[in-house]
Amino acid sequence: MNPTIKDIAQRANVSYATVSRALNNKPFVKEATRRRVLSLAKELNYTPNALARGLVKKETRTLGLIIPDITNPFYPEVAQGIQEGAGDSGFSVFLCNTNWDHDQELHYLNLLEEKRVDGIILAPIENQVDVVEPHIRNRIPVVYLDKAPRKTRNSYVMIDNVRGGFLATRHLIEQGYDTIGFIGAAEDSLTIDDRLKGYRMAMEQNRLKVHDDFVRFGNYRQVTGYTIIQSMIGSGRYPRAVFAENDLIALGVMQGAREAGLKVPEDIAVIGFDDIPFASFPEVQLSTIRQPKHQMGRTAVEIILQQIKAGNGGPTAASVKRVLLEPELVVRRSSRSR
Amino acid sequence: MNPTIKDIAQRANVSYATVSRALNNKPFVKEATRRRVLSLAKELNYTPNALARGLVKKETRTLGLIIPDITNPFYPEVAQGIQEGAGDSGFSVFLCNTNWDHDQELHYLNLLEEKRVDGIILAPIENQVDVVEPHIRNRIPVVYLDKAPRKTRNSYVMIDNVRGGFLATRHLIEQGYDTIGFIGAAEDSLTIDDRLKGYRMAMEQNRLKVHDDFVRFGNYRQVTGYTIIQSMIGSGRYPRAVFAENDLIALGVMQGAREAGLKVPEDIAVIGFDDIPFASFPEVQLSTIRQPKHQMGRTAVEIILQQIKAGNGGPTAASVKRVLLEPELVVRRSSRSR
DNA sequence: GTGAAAGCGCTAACAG
DNA sequence: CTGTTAGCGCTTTCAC
Repeated sequence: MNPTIKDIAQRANVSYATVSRALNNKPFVKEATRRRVLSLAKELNYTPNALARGLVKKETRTLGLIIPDITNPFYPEVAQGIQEGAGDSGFSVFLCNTNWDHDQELHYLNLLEEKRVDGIILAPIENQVDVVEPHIRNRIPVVYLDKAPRKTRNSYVMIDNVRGGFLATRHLIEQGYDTIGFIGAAEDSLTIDDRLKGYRMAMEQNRLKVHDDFVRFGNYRQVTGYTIIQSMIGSGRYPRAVFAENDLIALGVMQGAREAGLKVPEDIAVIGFDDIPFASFPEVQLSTIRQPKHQMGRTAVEIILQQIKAGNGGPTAASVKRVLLEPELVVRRSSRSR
Repeated sequence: MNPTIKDIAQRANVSYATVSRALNNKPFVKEATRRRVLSLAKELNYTPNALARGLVKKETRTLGLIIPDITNPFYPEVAQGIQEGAGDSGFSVFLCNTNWDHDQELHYLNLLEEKRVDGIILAPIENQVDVVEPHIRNRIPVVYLDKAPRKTRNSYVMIDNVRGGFLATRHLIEQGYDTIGFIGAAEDSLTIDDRLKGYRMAMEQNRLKVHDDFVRFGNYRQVTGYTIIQSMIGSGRYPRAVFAENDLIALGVMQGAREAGLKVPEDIAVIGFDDIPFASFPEVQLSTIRQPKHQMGRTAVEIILQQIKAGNGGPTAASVKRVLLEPELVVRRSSRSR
């Protein structure tokens, strides 16, 4: 059995309240007593019980992080930023992976609540309509990451997706491409809506026509880009350039195009979104819109910690923070016309 | 404040023990009472307190997972397997990322102990000498993943690294290469020791000389392969083929070689280890030794759950399981001589 | 400085 | 079937 403060107290001939004080560096403990307790604790191999402590203090110094897909290279970098930021403030992080499954998302939301985490950082699966918020019972502060329900009352950090979509498309236009396609994940996605909006804005500004055939949707994985571009090419009509909603899809597009005998960027240009590590690999050289992933994570932590400190669980006018990070255009070979 | 079973009990006019029974689907509760309790619970938005429950039951149905680097594409896939396996048995997973920092590793080990997780799956940083085991106080079952201290008393799951190193090297030899280099991470690594052993075995069996200059070490990241190969090339003497200890390093080698004007595989062949998703990307086509990452994760969970069920915390002859998974040679363009 | 005692929210005997 | 009671290990008043 694990030793408890009572075991220490007994051996130290003090009450266990004193042991608690000594262990927690509280004032009003004689230095000698403190030392005795500390050495005894070490000797007995004492490890405090976070459950018991959490129960009485009503805080666990733990954050929950829910992400949809840990194998998408975008998230690990964000998660790293979060863990670092949390660690700096003595918080640890419960990482939950939903695998794009909405039930899983709900399940984890619930679980984190049961575990009484002090705050939740949620990178939600798509949801225009907010199915999540009713489940967050306003007891635990939540900050959305990467995307957020359209009119949420909670805090969020994400990239300016309209701007990102605009930058990507304008860049392709400036390179001289005039038929530009868009390939995204789920059609009802907030993120994609915005990126698409940016795309349309840029097209419109330059009086370019958006061909509905060239605006297509699938899921978040590489295979989406691969199949869609191949079907376009197979049909004989395909755009001269493609703006893919994320780098994984963009890589799929490159792969599909190349297998169909097209050259990138000579026959078809491609730009992605995220700037995952492999986009910069010399034989990939994928142009993209960079997201400050690490910073996104750290910002999310800052916000949530602030909200935790403010107490009062649910979002209040004072504590809610909405942060839009700036996207950055990164031009590589996949979209350079010369 | 969160409602508790007492709040429910009061409203339902039963004792709170009855509420507990009803909520936990224990027998001997009148169906009507149970229904009343359940509906009240929903109405009050009751969420059980896992801390309180854990405190009395002395189990948290939570696993801890410690990995060195979440941004290395190898780990997310393993982690996914673990989460799935755990989820199937109603366990959740605390994912901790040490960032190759030994102090972090110790810190998390401690933290997980404080949180009273039921078991720990540990993909340790390198350590010949076992600095970790003294910290695992034999109260919580541990299973090592990916690598394990040489003569640990605990369970582990990993790949047969000697075999993997052998397969990789033999393949290069069969392709006709005779000067073959090895680039690995930390020199005192168990994993690398074994892969290197396999490499030496294959070389020896074929009466090939191992040039010490061609056996070099760095860290686990891409940059290692990049710098080492460039320095070799710069010095004028470099091997005709390289066996890199992991895919990331191998990618660095490809990159470095290409930037130095060499063609892969025509001028220099490369094979990696792991089979991360990007190894199969058409413009990468990296040959490699595949690790069954998902299965590795699931196996680790199976073992740990078994050990948890067996109780008795520390490793016992009966519960300890050592599993060596089979590596698989995957030949792609980067190592094909014709 | 230190001890005694209450209580965090829940489970698990033990009675009835 | 249900209530009573005793903790789980810890923090936190309130006395002394």
